[in-house]
Amino acid sequence: MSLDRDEVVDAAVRILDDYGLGDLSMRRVADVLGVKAGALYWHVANKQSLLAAVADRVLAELAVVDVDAEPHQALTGWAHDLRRVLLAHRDSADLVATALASGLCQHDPLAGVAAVLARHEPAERADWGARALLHLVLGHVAEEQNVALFAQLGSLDVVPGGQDAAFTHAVTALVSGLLALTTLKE
Amino acid sequence: MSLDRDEVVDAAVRILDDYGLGDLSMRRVADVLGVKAGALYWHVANKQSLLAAVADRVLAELAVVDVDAEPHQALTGWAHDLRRVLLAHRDSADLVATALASGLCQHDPLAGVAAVLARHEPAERADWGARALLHLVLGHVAEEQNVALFAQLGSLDVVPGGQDAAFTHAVTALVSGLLALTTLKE
DNA sequence: ACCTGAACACCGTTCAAGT
DNA sequence: ACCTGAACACCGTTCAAGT
Repeated sequence: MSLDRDEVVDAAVRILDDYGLGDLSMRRVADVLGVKAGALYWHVANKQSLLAAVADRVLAELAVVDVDAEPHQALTGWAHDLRRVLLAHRDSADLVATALASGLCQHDPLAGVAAVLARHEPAERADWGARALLHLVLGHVAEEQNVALFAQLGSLDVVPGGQDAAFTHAVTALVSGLLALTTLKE
Repeated sequence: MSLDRDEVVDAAVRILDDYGLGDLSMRRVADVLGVKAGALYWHVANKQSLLAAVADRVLAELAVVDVDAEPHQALTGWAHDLRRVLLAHRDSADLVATALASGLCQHDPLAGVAAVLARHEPAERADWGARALLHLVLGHVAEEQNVALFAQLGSLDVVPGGQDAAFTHAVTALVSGLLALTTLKE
């Protein structure tokens, strides 16, 4: 039985979860699969697209957004859900951020929230708002995960965790501001 | 005349600006300085702390925040200034984000904005708000720079640039939301 | 079709030895 | 004090050759 693209991505996700992005090398993925590194390139174009596939796996865990829900609840709910999914996979915020920018991801995590905002303002502004929320969440979780990383490496003497209140405050502020600007415009 | 720590950082900044973070290796820095890679470790503990020093150079270009200015103007002004500084150095958003999390930076870019907010709410909430704004800016500029990176690598057919309106909208929304929440509390 | 072996051009870091 | 030479243990990627 030969290898499969999904198995390659599976192995990559496992390494990410267990050892972090720094240990996610092509050679390590190959080792886990009992194969030589060169073999991976039959199933995957390069490391960059493998990482995009990993990011897609993470984003696939997102709950679907109810477009007809109350906007404030829909937006804050999505932000919290995104943070939950990211915190479930080590170093995933940096990974997802670069993967999304690479244009190699299948998933578009913005679609749902942009649709919610688009019910109250022009599509372009809705997109801006959705991306702002995405950036805030990615930036926030990236800091959480990087602090955890450096704390584990011993180069930092800060106790990670306990960012729930800070995150909630940040998201509440941005969502309130976004919705306030829409009602002004419509 | 022997090497100097500042010269090492200078060379690193130059490589970052001209070739990007992917080409910023210890060996490359050494080459630019006409020295062998091992020599750098006399002036710098490791690559991580060199990157932190580079991040400090970038952050040093920030204008000082007028704590007594009108809050909305002070916060949005700082956000735009931070974006200006980041866009002046290739790939700097990712660099600064991880360097700040590493705890090896001298600079604390939050101090000014946190002080502004602290005039209207408790210190902890002011810190949350300042960090939210920092994360939004870092996330936004990171996307801009990563898209530019992948576009240059040919793996993306999107034209970079033209994000001023999106950024302004995002910052305005967050700052409005943050200040609205403070007045509710005080 | 799918994988190995082996190479190419790189990394960060250490450290004896030189001056 | 400051640097070289040389090594160690890695990288991503390619590609002839095997099956």
